[in-house]
Amino acid sequence: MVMTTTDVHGRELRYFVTVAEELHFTRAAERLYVSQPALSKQIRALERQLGGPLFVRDRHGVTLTPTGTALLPHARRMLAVWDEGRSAVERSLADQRTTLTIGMSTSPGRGGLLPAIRSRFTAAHPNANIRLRQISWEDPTAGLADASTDVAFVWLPLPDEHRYTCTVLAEEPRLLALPETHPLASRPEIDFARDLLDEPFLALPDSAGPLHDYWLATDSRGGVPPRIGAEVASTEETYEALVAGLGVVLVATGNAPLITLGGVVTRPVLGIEPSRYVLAHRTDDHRPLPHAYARACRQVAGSNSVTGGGKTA
Amino acid sequence: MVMTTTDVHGRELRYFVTVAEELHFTRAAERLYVSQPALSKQIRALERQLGGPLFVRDRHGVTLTPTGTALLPHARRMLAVWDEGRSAVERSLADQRTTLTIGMSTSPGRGGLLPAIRSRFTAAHPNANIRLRQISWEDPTAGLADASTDVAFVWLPLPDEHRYTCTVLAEEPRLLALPETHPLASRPEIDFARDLLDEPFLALPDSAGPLHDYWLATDSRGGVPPRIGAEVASTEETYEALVAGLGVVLVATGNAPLITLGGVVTRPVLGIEPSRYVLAHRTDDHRPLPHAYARACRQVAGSNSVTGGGKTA
DNA sequence: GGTGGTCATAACCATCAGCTATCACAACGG
DNA sequence: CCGTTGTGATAGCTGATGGTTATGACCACC
Repeated sequence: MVMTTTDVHGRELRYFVTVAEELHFTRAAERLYVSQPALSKQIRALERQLGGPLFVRDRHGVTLTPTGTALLPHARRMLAVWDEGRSAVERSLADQRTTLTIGMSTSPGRGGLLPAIRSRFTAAHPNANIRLRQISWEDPTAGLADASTDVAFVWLPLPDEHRYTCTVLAEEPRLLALPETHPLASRPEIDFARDLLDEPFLALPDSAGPLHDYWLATDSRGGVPPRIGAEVASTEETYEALVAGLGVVLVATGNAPLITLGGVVTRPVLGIEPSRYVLAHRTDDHRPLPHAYARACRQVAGSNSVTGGGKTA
Repeated sequence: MVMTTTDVHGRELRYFVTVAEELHFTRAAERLYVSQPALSKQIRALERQLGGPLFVRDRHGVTLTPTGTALLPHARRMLAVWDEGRSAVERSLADQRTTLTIGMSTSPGRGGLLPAIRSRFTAAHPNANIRLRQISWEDPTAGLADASTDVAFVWLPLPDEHRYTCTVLAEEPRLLALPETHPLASRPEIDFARDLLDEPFLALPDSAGPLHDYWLATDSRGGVPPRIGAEVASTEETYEALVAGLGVVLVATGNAPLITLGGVVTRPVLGIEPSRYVLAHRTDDHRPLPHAYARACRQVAGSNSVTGGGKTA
């Protein structure tokens, strides 16, 4: 069986429409900047593919057959749709050249961190636009993985970490957030291995990859599997789960203010690693805007006495 | 300067949409019945052409970039439009296989000629549909030239006569049609060269080709150019021009009843050739329906004692 | 630390779109 | 009546390209 291809090349339609407009192969060919034989061959190929003639070639000129007349508006529309598609892509690419999309897993906060970076960034790129996007914790890369963001404020560790270049903004101890009514709330500080192994925790979704285990401090549990009280994917969900008593959760020191609104308190925890908050961008992304933003970040981090250090991974 | 082609092949869009649906090159490739490298190459080519990536390839899968997301609906729509176009063509071709479109310059009339042909034709092709189309005299081939009709009742001579195969239905003397108030209306018969050389005539449009001169009987004028009283392109226009006194006109005997309605009379004319009314179809048209209709015509013409003869050119 | 799965790359082959040169044919003009 | 002009079609060639198989790099999972 002969597999007849049902596709069409845009070029064929363009040729067809031009011949239909000129009703003259030679003139159409020069309008199309191709030789007349090339045009003839293309039209014949299209006719062969469709199974019937589109034009009647006559001494006095060329005329459309009914079939050709039937096809013409569709061909025009198809070319128009393709033009729309191309300009949509063009707009999208232009947008990506001029605007920087910043993803964030949690609000950076930390007293003017974002404005400080922004002012340095806009000094280097005064015409660049900035777009901020809050990304669900389902995606630990905060949009970097699917290119929906250009740079992102995220927590280490990241999945596929070599794909991303990170600038550490803060290395902070992790605190325990818990309802103020919780028995442990009376302690001034808490020992992880002694007090928390049986405690139900709020956990990130599985899709968060290594972060899932990281915020459960699985490394510090000595093989004892954690109890999961609920799954949370945003700051708001975390707060609600805390006050509902579904579990306790580790938070970075810098994020504590976001969660200790009412009925929730935080306590220092002994025996777990501090957290590292970073600005990341894709390693294979060489566009100027993300790099400039990362550079601004390094400058701010280096001059920021509150954060642990300005080291760039 | 590099001339970057702005066209796209439908195949590329189909591939793109499939990958976007599967978010998996290998699965998409087998759905498309191509090898995975072929698919990868095509997508890369499309990305290169558009100037930016459409997908992010990741260990965990494939995701659309914002650009890809922007393109996707347009790609889908384009494929849909092409499907519409193809089915429009398909409908047109199917229509042409099952229905016979008959063009006519003037109503065939002549006492049941059309029904007689039709009954023989439908006997041979009971499922065929017949469509009658009145064609302006601008086109002396009554739609054969641009394939808008399959067979046509027309007058000889035709332009590009070798392109058409004709069956003579009637060879009739030409009469003069004129207003009953015209001085010549009192004559029982009229001599063309003696009485009509200075008379204004109704003429066919120039586009009618050889018919233009034929119905002015230019051959019988001995080089004297005809006077044109008006240009007419249909029976109705002719009648109106006659009663308006714009000129006189030659008509075939069989068409006289169409024109002698009120205030118009016909008279025999000496010294001009008779007219030949034929059923024509394109010589290069080998489809069964037109041939069957021509065959039916030959049978009717052969048994018709009124017409001159059933000869096939 | 294989093993299986992903997509990318390489090397090769067939097809095809483009070119130039030419043909077939009709119309026109001397 | 015969060359000239102008039409679209054809032939033969070349470079580009879409397809194949085989293989590579990389990661996840036993």
